[in-house]
Amino acid sequence: MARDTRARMIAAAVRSLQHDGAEGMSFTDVLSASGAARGAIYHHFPGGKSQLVAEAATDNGNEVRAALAQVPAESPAAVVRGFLRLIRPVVLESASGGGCAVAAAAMTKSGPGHDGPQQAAAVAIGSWISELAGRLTVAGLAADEAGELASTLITMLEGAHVLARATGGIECFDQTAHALTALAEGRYGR
Amino acid sequence: MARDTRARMIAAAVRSLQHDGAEGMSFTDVLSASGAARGAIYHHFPGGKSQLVAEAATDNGNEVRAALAQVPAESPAAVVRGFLRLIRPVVLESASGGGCAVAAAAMTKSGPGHDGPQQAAAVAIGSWISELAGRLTVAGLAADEAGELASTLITMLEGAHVLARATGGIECFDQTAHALTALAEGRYGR
DNA sequence: GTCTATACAAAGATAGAC
DNA sequence: GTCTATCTTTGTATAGAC
Repeated sequence: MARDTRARMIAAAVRSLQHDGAEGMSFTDVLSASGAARGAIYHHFPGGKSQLVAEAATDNGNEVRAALAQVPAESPAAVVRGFLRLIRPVVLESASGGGCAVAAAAMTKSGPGHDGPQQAAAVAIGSWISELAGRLTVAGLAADEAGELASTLITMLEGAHVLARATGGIECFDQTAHALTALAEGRYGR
Repeated sequence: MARDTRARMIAAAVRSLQHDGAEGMSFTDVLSASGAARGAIYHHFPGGKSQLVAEAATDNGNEVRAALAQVPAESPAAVVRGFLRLIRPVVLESASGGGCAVAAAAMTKSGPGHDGPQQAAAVAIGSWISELAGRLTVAGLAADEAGELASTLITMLEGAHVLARATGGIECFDQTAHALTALAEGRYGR
């Protein structure tokens, strides 16, 4: 049950991170959600909260990256459309209290010995951009164009989370999605 | 000194919100940064932390809106370029520990009697989009096109804050800015 | 209106039995 | 490896003198 407990704690931390943010997440929440005992935290995560947040961000980051690897790559515009279709339900959850665990880790208070969360977030986001850029090159784009478009899409994803959370709706996402689809189709064809 | 103290507390709250997020912000920080006394918090903000966060978000939101009202509107593409030039230094601050106070308010834990911060954030963001859409209509765009482009720009602004904070750099912003400039110029001319 | 002092709760972090 | 119990710090919130 060792790895199970650890995995459940990380999963609970991801949910707590999405809903409450890094500073809003408490061990009390994580423990009651995962069913673990209080002392288990420091057994599995000697680095304390920083380590738990960092590992949760890494874990969630890998999950998202794996999903991104699946978007169809027949054309650059198809990658954009596939990406938007993939993330729409995720952004929708942000409209009702959800959020992005990696973004929450990025917003952590930084301090000496506590830079794990930011670094984990940086790695995760970098991996998303790489993955998406890779799909775009498969679709035929040159490396610099692929990088630029991939950065744009991930930037828009994170912004959409914020706006959805703030406004309680997903209208802004749909408008932005429409604009970016037009951008890709206009530049590279359908 | 009454309004001065209040104003200094709000200003300190904005900075604290940017740097530490809503849950990471503490009265201790705000008080020491503003030079106010402990009891002054509940004298000026009977609603406690929720009220302070909400007012800080509103205040910062109005400031940003006023800045947006100044972007030149000779053409839609000029609005986009002016917007990007305006926000670049702000995003740059996010790369080294800064952030968006309104976004921080939007990420607050929501609960009964504590929905002030989210509402303030929603109003602020809505006002930014309106203001920007207004500039775009002045520049000649139809209402629906202006709204879509304005939403896209604000979405990318908030996303850029997140990526800058996470990666510690502003490369992603510059790439996204380039892509959006191309979008506007391609659709509506220079 | 502003200050000092303090109550009360919740957080993170440890110790040690099992 | 897992649990219970507890320490210490920090945070929000209040009371009351000036």
